[in-house]
Amino acid sequence: MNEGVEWAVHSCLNLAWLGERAVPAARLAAFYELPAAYLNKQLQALARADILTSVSGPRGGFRLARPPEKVTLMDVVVAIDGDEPAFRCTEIRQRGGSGGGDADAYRKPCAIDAAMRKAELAWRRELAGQTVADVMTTVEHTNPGVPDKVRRWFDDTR
Amino acid sequence: MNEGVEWAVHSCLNLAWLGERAVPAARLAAFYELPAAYLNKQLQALARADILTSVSGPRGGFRLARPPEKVTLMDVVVAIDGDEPAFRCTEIRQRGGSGGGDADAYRKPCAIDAAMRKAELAWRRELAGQTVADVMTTVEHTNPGVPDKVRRWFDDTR
DNA sequence: GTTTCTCTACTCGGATAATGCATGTCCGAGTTTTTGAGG
DNA sequence: CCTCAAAAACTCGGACATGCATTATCCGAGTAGAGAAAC
Repeated sequence: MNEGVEWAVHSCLNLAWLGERAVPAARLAAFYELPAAYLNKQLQALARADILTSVSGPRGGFRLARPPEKVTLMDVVVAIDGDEPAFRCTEIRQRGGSGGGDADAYRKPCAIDAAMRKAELAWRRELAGQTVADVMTTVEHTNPGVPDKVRRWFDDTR
Repeated sequence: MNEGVEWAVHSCLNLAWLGERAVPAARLAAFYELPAAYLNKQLQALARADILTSVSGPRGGFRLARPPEKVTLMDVVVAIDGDEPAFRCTEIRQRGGSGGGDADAYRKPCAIDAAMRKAELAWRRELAGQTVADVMTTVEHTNPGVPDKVRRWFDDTR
């Protein structure tokens, strides 16, 4: 999976803690010492997926497009990694020695593809059940000082 | 995900239908018109994982190391793609502005990593619950002629 | 006819190139703020 | 002091290089089997 997914989710959490104001990509990148231009690329993808809204010019940046309860981890993963399944069936059963005879026997879906899709659906369901707000709650429970720490850092280096 | 996974599972099904005898990689590749040397590489990985046993020399090839009820799709995927998780947490929360203060605050696992791991565990559980024998049964139900067709093709082009 | 030895042909196995995608970087379009002059 | 305009600085946005993993390939080590010769 794309490494940018990790950066994107972390950035979403930070943006949620910072509230309404827009934060530039360079600032978000500096917080984790990440390559700024590349993180910008990922945030652009989140904006295209309507997870963030982007504001140009001075005092611009990115902000959450909707409350964190409405942003699932599935949304973020799809925005960064794309919605294509990890296992892509290329229908090799139709090629070579087995492919000649029954043309309509392949109307039924490939059983291997079905099994893989079933597993991937379970993965997607699990990701769709976890929102950014849920992750925020977990962090606030295990590390209560983090939200204030984030706010203070982004205020001090304004 | 690695495309070789698809080839590997199909080959496992065919080997199961063909019974005990060893089948060369070149023959299995010809059945789907796949690059022979590359499929050989994948089958080697399956052999290293004790899913197949390899036999050298004339009348050699690959055969299933154990009955198909004992081979899960998870085994095959791990053998080809490796057992590393799709989402790899690089602990960026410890870098940059947030990393300075509490060294032991990071004893607790990263919440994002936990959420991703939970989804991936569901995926793995689903794959581990499906065996090669299950997929065979599905195919025999939707396409009853396939097993005989496979056996005939591999016998004719001996 | 049986046994044994040699030779051949076939298969896996790992080492070796080529390609595609993820990673990383850069500069231009657009917009807001600022700032300065003029009224 | 207020208004207005122009310029400047800052931000996103997409186009442009680079590195590495997947894809693909090849040749050598080893082995089973066929075949011929000797008994």
